[in-house]
Amino acid sequence: MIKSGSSFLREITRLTVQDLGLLEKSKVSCCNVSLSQCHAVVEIGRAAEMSLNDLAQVLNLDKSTMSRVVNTLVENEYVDRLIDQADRRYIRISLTEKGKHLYQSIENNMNQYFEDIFQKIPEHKQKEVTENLELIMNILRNKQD
Amino acid sequence: MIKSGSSFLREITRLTVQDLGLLEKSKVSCCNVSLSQCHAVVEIGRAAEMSLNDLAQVLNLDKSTMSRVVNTLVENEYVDRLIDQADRRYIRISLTEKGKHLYQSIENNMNQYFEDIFQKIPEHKQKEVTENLELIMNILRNKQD
DNA sequence: AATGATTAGTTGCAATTAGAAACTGTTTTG
DNA sequence: CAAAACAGTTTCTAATTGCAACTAATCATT
Repeated sequence: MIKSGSSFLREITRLTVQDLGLLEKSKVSCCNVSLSQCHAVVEIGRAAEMSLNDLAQVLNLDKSTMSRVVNTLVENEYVDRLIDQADRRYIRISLTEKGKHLYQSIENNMNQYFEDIFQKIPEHKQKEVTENLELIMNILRNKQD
Repeated sequence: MIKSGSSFLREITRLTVQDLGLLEKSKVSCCNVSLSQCHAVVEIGRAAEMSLNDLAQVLNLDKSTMSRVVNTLVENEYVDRLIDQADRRYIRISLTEKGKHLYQSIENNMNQYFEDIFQKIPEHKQKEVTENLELIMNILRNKQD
């Protein structure tokens, strides 16, 4: 296998996904939420407020599945579901206080994970690495248009 | 939010995971294999041969679930399952020719995805980015001891 | 303004997928 | 040689999922 930058990028993704899978599973088991629910909470938290379709799209789930996941989250008081008064076909999904706490706790775990990695980069290289990572991030963002 | 290198790394992982989820779903639908089966094929292909427990561990699945996934893959002739003659409690899971083809096709998709990203990095920066990515990859690998 | 098409979300249904626990067969240990 | 440990399978049951049919709201066209 050619050891190119792209293969390193792939391996980085592979390893992080695997690590985060474990991390998420521990979160899931300690908070009595399923993995889908956990992902949903993160996405809602990031967007502050979103519709069901938005959520289904980012999570790659069928809208019926999404509807039920949200339903469970409402029942467990992690999210609020309100009808959009401007267009009453839509629902506005947002986190409750309880949901925000869960979100913050997940965020803290995630940030800690990535911060730990970053801190292992020799200090004199951190600036350069940051610039390069930003470059890659922007390429990825531009892909999604 | 502080725009540090760690947050870029996190965002890169986020975006790639999302893209690859879509990529995998298309693969899954065209090859009549489930997502778990798809992941299993990739891991078996990477390791060439592994036990059920090994596989369950990398994929974060229960061994009973893993057993069934492997079973389906054997039925669909993607993998061979042989009893290890040195210790007959173990099974040796490996790809059939058909499985290798599927694996190669998944690999090609993945490599293409990452290669496309990498090619968008200005040529004069590619060497530097590669070095930095390798650094991060090694940090991640050392985490898993 | 009426009605037909579109859109957002929910629900019924069937199939898949999951884990826990009990079980089988093998190897290791004392 | 018995018992503990281990790898994998099977049984049972619960959760998760997607598709299709449905409801309700809005938009578009006349």
